[in-house]
Order: sequence, then structure tokens, then C-alpha cells
Amino acid sequence: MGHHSCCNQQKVKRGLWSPEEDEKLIRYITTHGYGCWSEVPEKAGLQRCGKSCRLRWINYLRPDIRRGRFTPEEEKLIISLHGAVGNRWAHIASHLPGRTDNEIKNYWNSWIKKKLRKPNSAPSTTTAPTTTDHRQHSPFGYSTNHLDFLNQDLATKPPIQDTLFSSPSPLFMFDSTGSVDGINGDGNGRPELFHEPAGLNSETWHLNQQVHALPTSASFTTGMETNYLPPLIENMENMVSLEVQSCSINDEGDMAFECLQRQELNEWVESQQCSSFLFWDQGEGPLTGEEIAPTSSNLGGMLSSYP
DNA sequence: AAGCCGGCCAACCGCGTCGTC
DNA sequence: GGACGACGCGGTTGGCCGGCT
Repeated sequence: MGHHSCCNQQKVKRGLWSPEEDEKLIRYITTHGYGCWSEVPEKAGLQRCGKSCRLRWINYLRPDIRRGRFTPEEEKLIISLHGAVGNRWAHIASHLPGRTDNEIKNYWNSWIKKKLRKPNSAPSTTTAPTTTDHRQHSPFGYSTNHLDFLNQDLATKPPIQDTLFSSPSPLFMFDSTGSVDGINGDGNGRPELFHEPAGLNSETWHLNQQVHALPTSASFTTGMETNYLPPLIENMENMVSLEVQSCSINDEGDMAFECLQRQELNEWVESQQCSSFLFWDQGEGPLTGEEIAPTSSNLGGMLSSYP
């Protein structure tokens, strides 16, 4: 096949990026931004097409990228979301701050390969998460099947009893992508956390679990070697604890929570002047930054607002 | 030690969508 | 309304690297 239409200029370089190219791109983007990707290569002095520059920036160079292995919580989240929305990698990635669709897709594909190779662990055909359009399973696209699948199957891990949400580290996840049918959003870019459950017909799980939340900086920059969330949370006074009664998930893979202090929580969110929140589910004593770090098992989830 | 093989992952490709003229 | 360009997404490729024989 011929070159892509955006890459038909003379002497367009392909293949792996050199450190020098990376440096040029970083320098240009950090000083000028990227209004129009097709203009970036020329202005940045790169022999690449704009598309390649965009990909390199989004998947590798942008400062808020998270690298390194997926945490067990992230794995569960990916599996759960994939069960709900299928191969919509960009959507799944939007729920994992700092992770890219490419990374998640690669992870999933290699994970699936492992699954297929592994004898006796294959889930039943109704739960195979490979090629079917998961959105057609139900009005909300989400059956308990994939939870069974998950229970059997979180590779290398001992079997998880009951459901995903009765596992020791339940997941909490929020749509941070803006308004959805007028449900989310308050008009100033801050998502409403605990909106109404996605619908009467959606799957609902009863949790009755205490979780904790802290605001974090939404504009953190941690540098190129990011394996960490923002230097968190020095002020534990801002922490809020709440009793989550149940959660449901809609066909977009977004979870909605019901909690006892719902009104209070929304007010709290409003008062924090912050669009990024970290959630976890342990309540043993004061937590240090390390304990809340994403590599630890107590991380439940994070809500962030990204451009 | 060398060759082979398979996994991982960065990058590419093609297509769909959206905005603009 | 349609032509065009830019962008975003998902599928696929291919190079690198580590483990195995």
C-alpha cells in the first residue's frame, strides 16, 4: 500500500524515534502547544509526518503518561470495562489516567493470547471477550457473565470469590469525560461524581463499603519517568469518607454510585476546587503518600479531568 | 556460543468522523 | 451538499529483546 496521505511529503522518516527527535518534539510542544499537528513537524524541525508526531506525543512523550506494569486494579478495571464496551480502547483508556489506548490494546491482546494458550481456563463461549460486540448483550451491555469470567480468570491470582466488587480491592470509577446526556457535569468542567444510577435496568451491585476520597492536583506534572501519581496528598484534612451502598454500570462502561452522603459528597467535591480525586477503600489509620500510591493494593481508583 | 522463537510494544496503516470552505 | 483536510480510533505490523534449545 502507498504511504498515508499525511505522509507523502518528501523524505519523511519512519520507524523508531531517536532521542534527538524526541527532544525536538518535546521542546516544540512544551513551548508552542500543538494547535495543528500537520504543522508541527516543519515547525519543530522534524522529518516526520504530523500524524507520527501526534502519536509519539500522545503515546510516549506527554508528561502525564504512566509507564510500567499495570497494577492489579488497573487490570481489573480494563477487564471490567472491556466486558462492558468491547474494543473501545480509547474509551477504556479515558478511565485509566496516564494510560494510552495503545498500551491498553497491547496489554489486552497479549493477555488474550495468554488466555488462549492456557488450557482448562478458557471461559465459556458466552463470556469470551474477544470479538463480539459487547454492547449488544443487553440494554446496558453488561451482564454478570464477564464477572464470572473475571472470577475464574484473573490469571496468576487465586480465585476471587463472589463478584468483582466483593474482592478485597473493589473498583471505583467515574466518568470524567464530561457531560453525558445531561447527567454529568456542572457547567464548569468539574464532573459530578455521584450521579443517578445509569438506569433502572442496569446491573446493580450492593456494596455497603466504606471508601475514602482525597482531592489531588489536576494539573500535576511528574516528568518523563512518571510511574507515580502526583505528589499526593499532604493535607489529609481534605479527606472524606463515605459509605457506598451500590453501584451500577451503563453501556458506556461508566459506573454510578449510590452513597449515603451523596449530597454532602457533591458539596464536598464542589468545595474542593479540584477536578481530580483519588479513591481507595482501606480505612486503617492515617495513610501515607506511599500507601496511596498506585502501585499499592489499596488504590481503588482515581477520578481525573483531562483535556 | 549461536541460532531460533515468541512476547512485547512502538509505530504504522486505513478508515470513519468532524469541521471548514 | 460535497470536497477536502485534519484528527482520532482500532487493527496490524515489525523490530527488539530475552529465554530456550
